[in-house]
Amino acid sequence: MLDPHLLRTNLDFVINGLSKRGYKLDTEVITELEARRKQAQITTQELQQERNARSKEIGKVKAQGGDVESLLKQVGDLGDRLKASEAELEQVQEELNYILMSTPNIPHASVPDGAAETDNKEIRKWGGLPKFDFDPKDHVDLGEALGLIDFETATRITAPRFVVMSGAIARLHRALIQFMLDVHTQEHGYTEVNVPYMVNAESMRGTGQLPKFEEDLFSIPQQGFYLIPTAEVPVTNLARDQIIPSEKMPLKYVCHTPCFRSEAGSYGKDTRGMIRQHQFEKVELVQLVKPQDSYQALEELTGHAEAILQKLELPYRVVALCSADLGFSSAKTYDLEVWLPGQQKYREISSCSNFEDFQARRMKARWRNPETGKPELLHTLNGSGLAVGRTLIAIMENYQNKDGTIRIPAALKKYINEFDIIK
RNA sequence: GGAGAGAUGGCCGAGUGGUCGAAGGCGCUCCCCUGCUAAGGGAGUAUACGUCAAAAGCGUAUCGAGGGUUCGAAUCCCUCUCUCUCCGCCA
Repeated sequence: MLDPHLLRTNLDFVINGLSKRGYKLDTEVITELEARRKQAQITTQELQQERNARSKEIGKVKAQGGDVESLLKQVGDLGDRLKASEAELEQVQEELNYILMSTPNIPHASVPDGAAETDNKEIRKWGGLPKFDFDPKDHVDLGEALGLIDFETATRITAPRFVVMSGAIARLHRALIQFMLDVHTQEHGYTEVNVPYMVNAESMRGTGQLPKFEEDLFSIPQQGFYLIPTAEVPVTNLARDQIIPSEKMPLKYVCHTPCFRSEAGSYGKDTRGMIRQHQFEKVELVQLVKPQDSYQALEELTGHAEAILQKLELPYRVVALCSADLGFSSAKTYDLEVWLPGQQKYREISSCSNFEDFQARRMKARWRNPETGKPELLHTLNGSGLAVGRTLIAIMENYQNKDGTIRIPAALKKYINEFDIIK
């Protein structure tokens, strides 16, 4: 959520920032609502003040044994007027709040301007592309030939966009999770957490999935729960309504969870293979930091995700998302894209973002600033470290042999040691 | 699932309709006193919002949450959430 104060005092800045995303703020409606809010709030508070004063007076007179009849008469219709005024205020605030909760974050000054995905800016490249003396297959052909990846069965059990993995592939998938968690906890200083995979609506509002993106979520209406689309939701919400002592900052969490996405609006996109699934697994990095540290933290967090690709010796590039491609809550995002020989393309495998105080304001996540002694909004960041399924297919495609077998990256030997090769 | 008890400020804890944002204690901060790492005295010590260019000030709200009764609610009524104890059930 944007700072309501900023809207009141520096509307032009907000309009400008949002226009970089191609988002047009309805200033007329906001200005009108804001005027109504101000009037309603002043009126309400004045009426409340009067009520309080009169009631006190009645109390005093009664305590002295006086007659309060005439005083009671004077109060008259105060109650009704107050109720009406309170109702108006509540309604205006609800409308304003909905607009505010549905307005995206303002891009950071360092975000490249752009109108579409194609304006994203490549920051750096790592690793040489693998050379094959044969036509490299994609992970679907490889996995089905091995008999270890089965989309048809998953469709029979559930629906398209699900998968059944078995044997060595299922094991490689699990090994990747262990490997990533170990690297982030042992080398990058993250604390491993295990969290609920279903959350309530309040948590979804906190990180920004609600109220605007309900159609992207799987929900359990009976209990009012939602399946998490990413561990970002439960892990960031660990700080919801909390005041973190300054000496505990920064908080760095790593968390493995399944992720559930309805993929509404992506019909026909990536229908082949495991690229885009309704259910996939991810190891997520989340940081809660002091505001002054958040851009430094974004670089570090991105580096932590990159470290996994480097250890696995998978070629990738880092891309700064342009203003138009930025996610709703993000102020700045780096995507990590891994090379997939089966597609001859770089594909997203991690997305690392700084949300500044956008999420923190929604969820009242604060820290106590020792300089002021006051609770202040903290900054939240997260990034995939990494998407497990996409890492799996990157290994399959980059480490494939001519005969359809797959080598295991050296970094994984410790986790999957009886396999040097998948056949 | 059944029965009961409870939820007050950083912590403990008083307060059952009136001048209560809330006694008292602890903790913390500052000052004074004290020649010795003790004791004593004093002051201060929540959050959000509004008004204001801003600060001060003033105002409003907040005693688990929401609703109600009332001129007036921490206090009465209703609903919900959570915690604890006992019983049942189950992993």
